[in-house]
Amino acid sequence: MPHRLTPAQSMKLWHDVHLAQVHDDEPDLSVRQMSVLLTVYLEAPPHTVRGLAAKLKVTKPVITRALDSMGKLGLVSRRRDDKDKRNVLVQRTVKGVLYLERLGDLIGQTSETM
Amino acid sequence: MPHRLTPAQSMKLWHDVHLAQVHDDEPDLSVRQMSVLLTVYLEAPPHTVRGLAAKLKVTKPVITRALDSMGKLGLVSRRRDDKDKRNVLVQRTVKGVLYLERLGDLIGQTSETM
DNA sequence: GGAGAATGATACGGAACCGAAACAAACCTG
DNA sequence: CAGGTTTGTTTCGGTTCCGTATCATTCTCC
Repeated sequence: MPHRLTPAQSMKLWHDVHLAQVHDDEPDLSVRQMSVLLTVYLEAPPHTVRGLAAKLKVTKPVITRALDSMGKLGLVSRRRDDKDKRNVLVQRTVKGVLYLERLGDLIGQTSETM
Repeated sequence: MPHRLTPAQSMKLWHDVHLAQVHDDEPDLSVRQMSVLLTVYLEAPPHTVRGLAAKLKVTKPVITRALDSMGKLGLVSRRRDDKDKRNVLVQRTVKGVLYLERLGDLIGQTSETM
């Protein structure tokens, strides 16, 4: 990064991108869902329910529910761990990759207009 | 802005700030609530329910509910328009200013770490 | 002043989410 | 192999949010 965003630039960026999210047709993700999704896609696997809950400092049902709803949207998928069948491994999907690519582009594009 | 954020930088910024939002104690705002809040604070008044609904392209009850919930949190307040008593003018609050100052600082600070 | 338009709030039924607790399945350990 | 631990899901009661439709108040304009 060349230099730190000013508070005014930061708020305008936040505003414009959130507004774009409201305007598009896809359902809005909650802050927690977005955190789960980005963690899964940006950090190194494997990702388990327990690990995500610890990372976000939330309870496990929060992660289960987030995976349910984002799974319905096709943004992530689940697979049992063959090594330890108690674990669930959260997997990336093509749709999830595309979703986040679009988001990254949108943020970058918005940052340019400031 | 010196130059456009890359998609990778954008997603990392989004991730880190969302994670910080999940971690702190204040209740998370929905995407729509955040959009209303930032619109009220960044754009020129007056702000009416109808105007905000048009801006966000959502129905009026969405705005009414967002103002209800953020009003409970003290982030905005409402006042009847004396000139046209059908209108409700959305007002900024000290708490709202502080909330967004903290958000702007957080985003700026996070942008520095990339 | 009365009819219709405009504005914001409310009612309604349905869906999603919350935290806490209980639960089922798989593992571990003595 | 039996008891306890770990992991993820489900259940529970309660809250919030959704979109549509309706309502109450205020204004406009003839």
